[in-house]
Amino acid sequence: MAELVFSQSDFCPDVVFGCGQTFRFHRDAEGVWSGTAHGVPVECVPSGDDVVFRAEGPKDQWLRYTDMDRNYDTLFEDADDVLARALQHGKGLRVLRQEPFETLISFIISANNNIPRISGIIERLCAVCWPDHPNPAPFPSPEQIAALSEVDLRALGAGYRAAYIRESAMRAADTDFAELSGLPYPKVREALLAFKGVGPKVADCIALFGLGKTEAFPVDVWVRRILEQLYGVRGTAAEMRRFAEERYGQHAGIAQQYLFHYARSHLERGT
DNA sequence: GCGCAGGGGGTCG
DNA sequence: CGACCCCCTGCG
Repeated sequence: MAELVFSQSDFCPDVVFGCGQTFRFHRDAEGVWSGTAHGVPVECVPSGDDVVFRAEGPKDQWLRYTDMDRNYDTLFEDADDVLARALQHGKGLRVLRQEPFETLISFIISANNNIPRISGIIERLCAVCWPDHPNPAPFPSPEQIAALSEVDLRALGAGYRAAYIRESAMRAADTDFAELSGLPYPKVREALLAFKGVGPKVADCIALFGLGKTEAFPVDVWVRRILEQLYGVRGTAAEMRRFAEERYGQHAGIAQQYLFHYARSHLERGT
């Protein structure tokens, strides 16, 4: 059993698990977070200023998963005022290095959807693929999901995404994600866009959260609000990505998570 | 209290 | 550009 102790100023579970990068973690009344990753249960227990992260498996794997093997202090040393505020507000945020296939399916489900419903669909998806498995069931393999029919998937509440999930699972069964993650970001993005149900925004989420491409900058409604309201940047998603690339560089995606988290707690809707 | 628009971390045709 | 599953919220 690996047991890692982090300072909450480096890894704050409420922020890490609550900021929407993953949909499989739940918080109990005491503030304990639990979920799964790499096929095993994960538990995160706050204790004072620290947090204890527990899961079966090698320590290195979990240092990588939590992104605690990256130094965040030196990522944005020349941050502008907006980002500096977001960094301060999101202290303890980390961009998890999640598994590619889980990220692919999860973010296909996330499109035009809301978080409670996304979590529910994923939870039921895991449950049907792992009958008799004690909770929390691991995320299914591509083959397990491809074995489900579109009707099965609709019954989970996936709606019109059922066909996308099925087709993408079949394609994923023939995809070497380890090899893919070795390619440069533009190639990765292009490859991801070939999956059904994966458009520009979802492709960038998968590249960032699942394939370690920290320069990927997902432009969603919240990031759009930030760029419009706080930077005065208007235009297409592509123009906003270009702005982010110039402004934040190769870790634009990590900046995006801080901005996203900041936006959701500070900005008004409807612009 | 119920019932019905409105909208949600977009994508496809 | 408009439709799209489904759930949840807000108002009347």
